[in-house]
Amino acid sequence: MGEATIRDVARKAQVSVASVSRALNGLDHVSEQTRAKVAAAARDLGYVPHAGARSLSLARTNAIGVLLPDVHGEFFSEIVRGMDVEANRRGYLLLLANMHAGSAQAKAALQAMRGRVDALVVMAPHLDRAAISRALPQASRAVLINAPANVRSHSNIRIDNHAGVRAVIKHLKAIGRSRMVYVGGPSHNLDAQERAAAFASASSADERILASGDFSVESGNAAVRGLIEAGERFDAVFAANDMMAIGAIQALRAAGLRMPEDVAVAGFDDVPLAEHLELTTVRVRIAELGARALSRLITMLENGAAEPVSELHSPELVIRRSTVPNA
Amino acid sequence: MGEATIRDVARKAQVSVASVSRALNGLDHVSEQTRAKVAAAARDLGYVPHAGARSLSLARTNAIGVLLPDVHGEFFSEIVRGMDVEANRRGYLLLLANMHAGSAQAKAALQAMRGRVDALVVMAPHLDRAAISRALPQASRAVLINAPANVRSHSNIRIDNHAGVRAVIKHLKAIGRSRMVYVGGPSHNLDAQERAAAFASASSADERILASGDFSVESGNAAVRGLIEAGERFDAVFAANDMMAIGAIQALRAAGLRMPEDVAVAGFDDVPLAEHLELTTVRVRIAELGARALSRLITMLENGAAEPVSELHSPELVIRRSTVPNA
DNA sequence: GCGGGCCATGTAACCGGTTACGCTGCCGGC
DNA sequence: GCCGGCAGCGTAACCGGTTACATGGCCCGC
Repeated sequence: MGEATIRDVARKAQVSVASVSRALNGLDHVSEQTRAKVAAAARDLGYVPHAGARSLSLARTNAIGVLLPDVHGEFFSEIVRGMDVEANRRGYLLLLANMHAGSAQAKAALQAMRGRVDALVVMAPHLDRAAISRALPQASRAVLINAPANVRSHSNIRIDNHAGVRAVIKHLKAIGRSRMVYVGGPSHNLDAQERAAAFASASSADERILASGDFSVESGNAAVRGLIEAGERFDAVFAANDMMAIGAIQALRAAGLRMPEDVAVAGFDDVPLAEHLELTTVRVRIAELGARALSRLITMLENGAAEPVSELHSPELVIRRSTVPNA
Repeated sequence: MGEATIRDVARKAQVSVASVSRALNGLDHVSEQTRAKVAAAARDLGYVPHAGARSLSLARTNAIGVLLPDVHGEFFSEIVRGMDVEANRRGYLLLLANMHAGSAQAKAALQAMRGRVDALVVMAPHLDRAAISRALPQASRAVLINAPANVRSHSNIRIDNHAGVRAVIKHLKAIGRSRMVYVGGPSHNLDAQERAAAFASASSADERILASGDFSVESGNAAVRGLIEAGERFDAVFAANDMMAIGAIQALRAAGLRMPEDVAVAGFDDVPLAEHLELTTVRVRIAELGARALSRLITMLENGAAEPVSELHSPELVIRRSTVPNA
């Protein structure tokens, strides 16, 4: 025995389905008496409108689809949290799908969303421009997050990695550091690529030492330990993310080097732990990025189409004791 | 101009909608010729089936609703990730909703899910038994996570906090510790309550010192610093979560105490950082908890109803150097 | 040669809502 | 007293799929 439908309510209240619909949705042209009868019948039957059917006839779902790659941990969680908050605030639900594998799965996920969502937020660092414009619906129904900068077909909200890196380098130079180690992230990661490129273009060959890791604490530790053991001299370490910076700090401490006096350390992301470790870093408000993407999308939906816009989120430099003693 | 519908495809392929449906769903009783015509027409029109309409007529959505409280960070993300992986594996989508405020919002979220999902995963530590059985659909369509143990109306998947705490205490005693500090979590948190109760029942008054924090690093640091300054003697610290354990370690280090020789430290949760800090802790596989909940739900859906089951997830003690020097 | 059965296909009802449109009855203005 | 307008309500079409049932053609066995 299934749940009650609007026709059951209509029968019980002795009115037509149209009146039930009007009454429950608070529309005009319904007498107070009818309204009351309907409300009573609905309550008695425990009637809950069938959102699926409603969407079908309204051609509107009040849901936003979110397509994410297989990101682990912090980033994934924060971005979803930000979207969730904003969705909740504006009365939308989030339909989540991950695409672990290649574009075949992405396509399947996209298809599964058809008719269940009003629009999409897609985070697809590994899809190229052609794939994106082929698979996605019109521009007004989708927003990309951290897609390659050259995508122009859809709105694209990105982190300004260049600005963040430049800010760190400027800060390190301002405090008199002249020989910086840069610990890069995994080369397949778009943010890692952008940060590395920014570092390369904002520093000169004689003031930098390049190392690389995979965004893990251990890889940061290993990279810096290796340089110390190799006898390299440097007065600053800039890791492409906070986790590697934490590893770097461990390595410095193990080698008996003082921070920041001997070596200043900076990271990128401002994970919650960075504050407790007093790590200078670049604050990327990931949740805000997600909230922003969703907000933009909903606004586009409600105000009708608009030109696709590429929006850069400028991160903020947070100076702490890992670079400035009395910060 | 909207997207193509099944009737458009039928018209273009010069067959009936029934044949299109059968062909695209790979059913029998369709000639190869028709199948090909339909496939061609669908491709030409860029036809994507309308999942919403499909669900309506099938009375099946292939989606699972997830209702979460306003949890921040790690826990939220891990549990969603675990569910997502499992959902993906079994061909389901996840519909996410948060209930920030009270039960009014929870009710609204539940209603919004009607007709869009086949079943629900509800994490509702603050809802009591009555509220749960009133608001939720039949038992076979919902699984709870970390609901109070006395809820019997629905399946309930919980972390076995008691077992985890007992394992830690047993371990600490086995390595000869006889005076333990317990740093409890915030009293409104269900896990904190259970862990505190377990600690109280598994230790005796003369071997424990109670302190409390709020699950943050800083609160763990403050609690232990306070005890040291007050001149308390102890040879072990057991924090109700890893974050506070990290704070405790900072405080011990600042006081010049050796770990584990002078004071052994243990936490709870096994956050990623615990491994790098070599912290003995209780591993709670949160993602696995989410995956398990989803898996159970889908199995119930597909095999028809079953008795509601309360499942306890036994966490695992992970011994590291914060308690055993050569671990 | 004829009837039964099966296969391919089409028609139309149905899922559970919304809503255009038509009808009735009442009111007020002339 | 008549008519236009509007409030209240109901009927039925529609959203875009699936599918029960009907139909017609063909093959086969007798």
